[in-house]
Amino acid sequence: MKLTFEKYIASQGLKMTRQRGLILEIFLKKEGHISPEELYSLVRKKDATVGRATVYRMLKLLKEADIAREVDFGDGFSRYEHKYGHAHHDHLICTKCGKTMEVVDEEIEALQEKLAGRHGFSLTSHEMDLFGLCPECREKEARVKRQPPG
Amino acid sequence: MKLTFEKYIASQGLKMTRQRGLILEIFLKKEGHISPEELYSLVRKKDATVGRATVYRMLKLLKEADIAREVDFGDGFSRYEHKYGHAHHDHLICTKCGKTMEVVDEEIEALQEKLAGRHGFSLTSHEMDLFGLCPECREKEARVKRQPPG
DNA sequence: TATTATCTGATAATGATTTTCAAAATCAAC
DNA sequence: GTTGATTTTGAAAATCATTATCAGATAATA
Ligand SMILES: [Mn+2]
Ligand SMILES: [Mn+2]
Ligand SMILES: [Zn+2]
Ligand SMILES: [Zn+2]
Repeated sequence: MKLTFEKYIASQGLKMTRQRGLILEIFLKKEGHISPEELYSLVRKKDATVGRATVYRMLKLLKEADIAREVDFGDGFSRYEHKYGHAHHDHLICTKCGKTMEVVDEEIEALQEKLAGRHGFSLTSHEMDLFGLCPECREKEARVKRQPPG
Repeated sequence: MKLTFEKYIASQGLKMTRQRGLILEIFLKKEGHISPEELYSLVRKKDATVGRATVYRMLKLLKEADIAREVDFGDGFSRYEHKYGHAHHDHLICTKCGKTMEVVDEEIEALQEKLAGRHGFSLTSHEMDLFGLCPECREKEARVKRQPPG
């Protein structure tokens, strides 16, 4: 992954820097979704001189290098995830506690292609977000119904 | 639809105003997706005294009244569509020209429920956006390949 | 018509992201 | 290793969609 990035950087006539190395390293360590601000704060713990703009710039580069994917749950915040060990997937999102699960359903994926084909579209990507209550929040909700809070 | 809104307004102890009536009327006339700015500019054509904030406030009310749905294609702009004659649907989006198509696949809808169920989630909503090239843009692309631009 | 809560538009504020810019760092060529 | 062209950086300012503020206007109700 580090190599992938260095290859990309070189191919674009860009330069490798201490900051880029650090941000990449921390980004790859983080499993799941991370916001620019969260990444910035993790980076600052290791090197408090790194600027916020550099983190944003790096995230853009990581997307271009196909190392990162931007995910958008429509809540006005952007988040990123790295692709190392994370093939394409969709998301189950709990609207109560915010927990997310990564899921894939091959049958759905195939039907998406067929659906697009019926309308003459050739697909390049998709985003599918399923919103609802996670098992824990469902349980909590059921408990409340049984014994309403006084 | 007008009645639905008036009923909602009343139920909340709110008031009907000239501005709200005008914005609603124009919003309902617009088929497809519309941005707050676009709606604002259409409204201003009829009444240049209406403020931008009122349009934003109205869009929020329309969502609450279940008359409007907010759609988000992850490009940083929010858009709205009214539900009159537009039951739930997903979107095919052309990444070249921006055209969108509304589509539904009942098989996919059913599989989404099953997928969620397997993970203990109960679904309340979902958003599925399929990105790719529309028929026209595919055709254009094919033409270019046949005869590269000099 | 009088009362009172809600609305409105102008304006300022917000907050995430981007841009600007001068100083610093990289890297290929000496 | 030094040089020098080019890119990068961090701080600060700018951007831009959206939201909050607030004093005056307006709607609903009696
Ligand atoms: Mn994910
Ligand atoms: Mn639509
Ligand atoms: Zn939950
Ligand atoms: Zn197209």
